[in-house]
Amino acid sequence: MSSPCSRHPHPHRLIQQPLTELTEKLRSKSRKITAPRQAILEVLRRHQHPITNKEIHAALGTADCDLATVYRNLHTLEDMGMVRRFDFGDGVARFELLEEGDDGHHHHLVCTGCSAVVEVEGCFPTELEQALARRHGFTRVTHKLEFFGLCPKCAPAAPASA
Amino acid sequence: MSSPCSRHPHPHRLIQQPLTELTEKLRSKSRKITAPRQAILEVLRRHQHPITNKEIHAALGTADCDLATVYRNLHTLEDMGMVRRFDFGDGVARFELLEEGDDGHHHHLVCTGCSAVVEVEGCFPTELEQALARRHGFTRVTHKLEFFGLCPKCAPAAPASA
DNA sequence: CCATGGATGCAATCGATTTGCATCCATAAA
DNA sequence: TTTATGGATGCAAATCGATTGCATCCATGG
Repeated sequence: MSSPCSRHPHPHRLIQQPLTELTEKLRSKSRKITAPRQAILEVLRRHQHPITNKEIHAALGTADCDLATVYRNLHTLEDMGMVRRFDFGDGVARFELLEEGDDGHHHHLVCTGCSAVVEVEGCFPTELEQALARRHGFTRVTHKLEFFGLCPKCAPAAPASA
Repeated sequence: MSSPCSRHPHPHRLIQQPLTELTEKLRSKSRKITAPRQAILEVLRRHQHPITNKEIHAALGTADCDLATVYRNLHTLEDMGMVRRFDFGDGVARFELLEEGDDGHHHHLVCTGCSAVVEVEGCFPTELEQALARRHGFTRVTHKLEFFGLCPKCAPAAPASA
């Protein structure tokens, strides 16, 4: 649940954007500022790692709303560029709130044991991506990259191939 | 449906393993050599890019079998290390038949327009993966990486940001 | 040829996500 | 402030990929 690493720079995930600033962004795109929407944004603001629709729904507490509303709002927020969708390969979408101006492109290191998540700094294959694009004549190339492994806590007692 | 690139080396995907060799592998692990299983292997052998369960099922032709059987067999083949599962992020699993001794770890460049697939040679982030593992104390680290973009055929008429 | 356990067909089920629809309400206009 | 209006929500049904229970079948070893 908590990140095994806490002393390396992960500027991404320190969302300190006040809620008002977020709702203002909604207003500017003529989206209504509803209770569910504010509550969802609050939940996203409090989480520094990607969370699922269900987790968001569960975290709403008092400001409960329908699960379908959570789904719909995350689509809206994604379309508005306020959150970014991540895919950890388990068939469940996860979202992170984006800082103003950040496109949110980054990667994660996920523990296959306890699901602990480490935000990974830097985007490695960018240059290679360019080369790849050029070689095959592709344009607008991006990539999805996530790392998986066992965190220290979940490391097996007798390390087989550590 | 066809790869936009055909003159660069993609040794991976030239499965010339005869069917008998494949079924032999089944036999060696005391799996029964059934008609559906052979037909599925034949389909996989004929495809050089990852295909979905549904696509495999559709390609069976005469040797038709239940879709559930396709799903079950791909799990079996995956467990046996004969196929590798890929995730293009669209919520549908895709599989590639593996060459003997190959763990199948590689990546793809997928056209978001027509779904054309290019097999990508080499595995870029391996070294960084090591560093990442070390830095965070993770063990047994792997990664999933896929590239997405627009192939030449699907390139927009007026390239906005080519 | 027989026995047996894996494999298959079929239908039901599941989990994530989407959608139709009636109602509601945030917001702009009067 | 009142109004009307279209977006937002709740609820339930529907989708979709994938899985599973169960009875039957058949590939394989003896």
